[in-house]
Amino acid sequence: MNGTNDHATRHPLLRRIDSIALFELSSEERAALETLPMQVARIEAAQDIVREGDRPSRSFTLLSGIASTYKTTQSGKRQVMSYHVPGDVPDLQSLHLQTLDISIAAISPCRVGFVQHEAMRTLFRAHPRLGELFWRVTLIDAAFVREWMLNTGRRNAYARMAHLFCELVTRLGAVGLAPELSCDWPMTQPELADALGITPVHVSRTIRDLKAAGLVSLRSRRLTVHDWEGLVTAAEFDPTYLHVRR
Amino acid sequence: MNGTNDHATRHPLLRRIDSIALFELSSEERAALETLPMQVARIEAAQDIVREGDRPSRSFTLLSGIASTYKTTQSGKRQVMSYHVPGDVPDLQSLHLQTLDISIAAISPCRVGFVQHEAMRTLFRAHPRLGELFWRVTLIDAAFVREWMLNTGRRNAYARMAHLFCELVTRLGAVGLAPELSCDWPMTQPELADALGITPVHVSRTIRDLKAAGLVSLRSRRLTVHDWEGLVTAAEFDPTYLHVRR
DNA sequence: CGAGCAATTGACCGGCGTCAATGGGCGTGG
DNA sequence: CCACGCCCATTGACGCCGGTCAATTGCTCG
Repeated sequence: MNGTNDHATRHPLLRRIDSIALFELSSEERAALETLPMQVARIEAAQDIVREGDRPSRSFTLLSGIASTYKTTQSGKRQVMSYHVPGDVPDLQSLHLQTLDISIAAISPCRVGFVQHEAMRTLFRAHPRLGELFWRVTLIDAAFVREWMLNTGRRNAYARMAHLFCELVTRLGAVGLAPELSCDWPMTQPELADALGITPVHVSRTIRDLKAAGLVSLRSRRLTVHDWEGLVTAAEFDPTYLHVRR
Repeated sequence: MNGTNDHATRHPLLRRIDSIALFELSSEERAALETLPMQVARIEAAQDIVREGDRPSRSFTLLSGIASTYKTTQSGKRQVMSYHVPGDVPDLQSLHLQTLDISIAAISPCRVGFVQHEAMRTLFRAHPRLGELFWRVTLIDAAFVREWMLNTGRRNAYARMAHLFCELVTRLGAVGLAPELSCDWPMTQPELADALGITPVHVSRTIRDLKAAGLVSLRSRRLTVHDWEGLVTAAEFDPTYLHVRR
């Protein structure tokens, strides 16, 4: 859609928007987006960026690093709903839901760009198509969660793990962060356990099995897929729900 | 907000909108909503209303009955994502996502009201606050799924079942369909199994246990809660995520 | 009244949880 | 630069929640 694929130099908010837009943005729309005031911050690994119960007056886009959305039960059990890659706007929902029902944590050290809700509302009133586009972003994020739920409800640990690998390699690939089917993998096994709805012990066993099957390798925080077709088959992975244009 | 509580006589689309709006709708906005052209249809029990892969040019609101959103794996396993009560707009997402990633089925016989996407887009351009309100609806629906995912990922069958009872009694109560903590319950046990991520056999065992604990009774398609506090405790139920005003 | 599915219950099984012990990587501080 | 501590990772033994299989009963509806 935009001639080059220079994810690094493009404006952060355009990374994802460009990849999901169904029409060509006008130069006015593009300019309006690019001049949104954005406050950049760094978040250390394992720190919460926002917390359940917060009432934010701004949302953020992830500039670099990997983050996770999670909820906890009253008894302290934790479930990761989805992971976020650069370009995502993980708490965009707070634009229209005052109280956050989820927490978002930095998995690796992250850079984030905060944008005031008021600025976004003003932008969307002036450019309705942009508002619809960001609405679309929240709908796609919701589709990720639904697919993830099908995963945890109806597939075993082996297929779930394979599916998570497929999804993240695809999404990181879409923003240029998984060349050669290989990417940084900052999640620890206890964190993966919270995403998959199993225990850390069983995560270890499952990864052992995926390695033994020759599908992936995972060492020193780096994931490499050796057999993409095999992984896709094990996961029953169908990327349609990601709404990524090829 | 609107003096009376007459769910039956109010315009269908206002049922839910009124219950989640954070501001008083102007009479112009109300009138514009009420004159949206709506095509009413009846759907038999166990029929799909829309299917995964469809590219609808309209969305629908549920006028009466109970429906479910579900997805299936390639190997045919089925996972229910959420149930819908009268007033909901279950496939509103199709307004901005062309291809449906989910199917929606009528559990009991349903009446539904179809509204063309073009009519909604026109309405939202003329009344931006209404557009934001419907955006809010999709965000709340997404929050239901997230809570449901915490459920399937991190609670056992007993707590999951209790949580589903709590959620639906609360949501049906909000539209006047669960007086005295009692409501129609058209879902069969095989259907509940697909919602809870367990087998029909285990649904039967779990309901037996909930009855034995004196929390509910469930006979001839009717649910009655006998011990609300006990059910809430068993489920760790916190209705905040429902965004229903008290 | 019969067909077909829902519901129930028992017997048995297996995937994943729990508990525990060991080794490894990394940051901090002496 | 090494020692220590802490958490991640791995593996084995064993237990339990929920799955599987099968038989029986009960509804509901043509």
